[in-house]
Amino acid sequence: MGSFYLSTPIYYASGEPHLGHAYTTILADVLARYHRRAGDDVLFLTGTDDHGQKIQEVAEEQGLTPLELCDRMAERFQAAWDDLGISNDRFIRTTEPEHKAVVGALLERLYDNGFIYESEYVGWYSVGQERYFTEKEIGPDRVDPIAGGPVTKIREKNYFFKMSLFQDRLIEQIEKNPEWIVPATRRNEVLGFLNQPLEDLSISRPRSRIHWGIPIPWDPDQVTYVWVDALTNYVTASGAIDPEATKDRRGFGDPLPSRWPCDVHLMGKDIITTHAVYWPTLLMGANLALPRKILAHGWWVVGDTKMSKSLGNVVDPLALRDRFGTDAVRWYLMREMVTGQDASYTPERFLTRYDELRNIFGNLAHRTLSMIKRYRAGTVPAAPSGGLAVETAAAVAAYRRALDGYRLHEGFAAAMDLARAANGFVETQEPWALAREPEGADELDRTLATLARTLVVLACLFEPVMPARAAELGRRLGLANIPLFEELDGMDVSGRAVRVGTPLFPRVDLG
RNA sequence: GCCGGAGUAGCUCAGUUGGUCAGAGCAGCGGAAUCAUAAUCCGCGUGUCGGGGGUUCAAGUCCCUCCUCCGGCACCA
Repeated sequence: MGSFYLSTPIYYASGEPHLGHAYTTILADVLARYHRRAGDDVLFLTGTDDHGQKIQEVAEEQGLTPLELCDRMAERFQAAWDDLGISNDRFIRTTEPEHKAVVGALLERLYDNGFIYESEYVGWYSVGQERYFTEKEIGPDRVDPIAGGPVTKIREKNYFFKMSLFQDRLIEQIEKNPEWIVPATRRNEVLGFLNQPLEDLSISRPRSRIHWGIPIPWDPDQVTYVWVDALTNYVTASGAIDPEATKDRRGFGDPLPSRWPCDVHLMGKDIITTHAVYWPTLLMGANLALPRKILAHGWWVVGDTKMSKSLGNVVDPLALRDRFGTDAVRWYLMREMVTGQDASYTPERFLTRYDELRNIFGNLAHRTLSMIKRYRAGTVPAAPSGGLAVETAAAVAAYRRALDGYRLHEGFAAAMDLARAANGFVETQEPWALAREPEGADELDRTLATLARTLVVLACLFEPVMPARAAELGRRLGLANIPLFEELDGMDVSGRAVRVGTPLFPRVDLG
C-alpha cells in the first residue's frame, strides 16, 4: 500500500466558487479516489486563502471583519465541494493558528539561512484603488484597469527573498526531470521564463497599508505577502514542520515524519509560475524537498474566448447538475477535456457525452440487470464469468496506465470502450435466444455471470469520476462496497441478488 | 518583438522511434435484433493529413519556407 498526497490551490476567499475552482477540485477528487481504489493511503488537500488586501477591502464593503468574510466564504466553498461530491481529507485555511505558525517558522528559516533582505519595492500604485497594479494590468497607457485613473511609480519598504540565487538549481531540476512539470507545453514555458534572469521575490508589505496578513516574525510592521503565506499551506498540511520546536528541530532540512513531499500539486495554468518557480525556490531556501509533480491544467473556453463574467459569456456546465446530476457533469468535465489542455464547452458536446453515458453504460447496466431478473429471478448465476476476460484485462490495464500518467480522458475512454465491448457481447450471445432453448441454459448462465462481473469492473473504473452512480450500481449488484483494483481478479459475483431499479442516467427531456 | 504549440473525414479529435497510419467517436445512410432508457449491434468515409519545396527506396510522421490560429513572456488565487 502506497501513499499519495495531492493538493489543489487554496482558493482566494474574496469571491464565489466557480467552474475554474470546480474543475481543479474535481480533477483532484478523481485522482484521489483513483488512488484510494488502488489501495493508496491518500491525503487530498484543498482549502481557502484567507489573507490579503482584496479580502480586507471586500470585508469592509460588506461591513464584516475580514475573518467573518472568510468564515462565510470558506463555508461556501465547502458547501460547493459537498455538492460536487468532493472527498477532500483536509480543508485548510491560512487563518488557522497552525498555518500561521508554520509560515512564521518558514520565514525564520529563510531569514536564518540568509535568503531574506530588506529593500524597496517599486511598483505602479493607484491612489484611487489603493493598490499596486502589474505592468500587464495597467497596459501601455499606464492607467488603473478598474477605474481608468492614474497610476504612479512609488517605493515602499519590503522584504525580499533571494529567489535569483536558485535559478540554476531550478533549471537543472526541470531539465533533469522531464515529467516534473506537466504537460510539456507548460514545462517549456517555465524554462522559457527562466531564460531571463530571475529577480528576487517581494514577500512582505507594510502593515500600515495591509493589516490583514501574517506578521513577519522579526518585524511586526510588515506582513507576509501572498506567496509565502499561501503556498506554504502545502507544507503545513503535510505535518513536516513543528513550529513549536526549537529552531534546529522544526523539520527543515530534516523533515519530521510527515506526508511531505507532496506527490502532485494541481492548478490552473494561470498560476504555473508561482507553483513551478516561486514555490520550489522557497522550498530550496528552506531546505525542504520539492513536490514530486506539478500539473497545470487548461481552461474551459466558450467558443474561442476565455470564460469570463465581464464578457457575459458564462455558460456554466455546473448549472447542468440540476437536470443531469452531479456525476454526469463530472463525467463531462473529465471526459471532454484532454487533461492539461484547454477545452471548449458547448451544450451540444455535453449532450453527446451524456448520451454516451446513458446509452452505452447506463443501458448496459439496465439491460443486464433486467435480464438477470427476467431469466434468473434476479440472482447472478453461479457460472464461469470469464467471457470478456481479454477485453476486461486490456481495459483495466489501459485505464490504469492512463490515470497513472494523468491522462484521465484516455482512461475513462478505455472504461467506456469496455462497456461498448460488453454491449457487443450481449448482441453476440443473444441471451434472449438462449433463454428460449433448454440446452442454452448453461451458456445463458455464463453470459449473465460475465455481464454481471463486467458491471462490477465498470463500477470500479467509473467510481473515481462518478462516485454516486457507481455506488448505486454497486448496491444494485448486491455489493457492500465497490472493489479495489487488486480485488477485481478474484471477484466472484455468483449468487448475488440484484435489483433493476430506475435507469442510472435517465433520459432528460429538454425544453 | 521574443519563445513555444497547433492546423488530419461535416463536428471533436487519435495517430510512439518515418514503411497496412489514412483512423476513432459523434452526426448521416443502410441493415440486424428485441434483453434494455426508441436504448443496442453490424456495414458504409474518393479526407490534397494547412500551402510550397526538400531528404529518403519510403513522410501527417524528418528538414526548410510561407499562411492561419493559439499560448507564454513574473509578484494577479
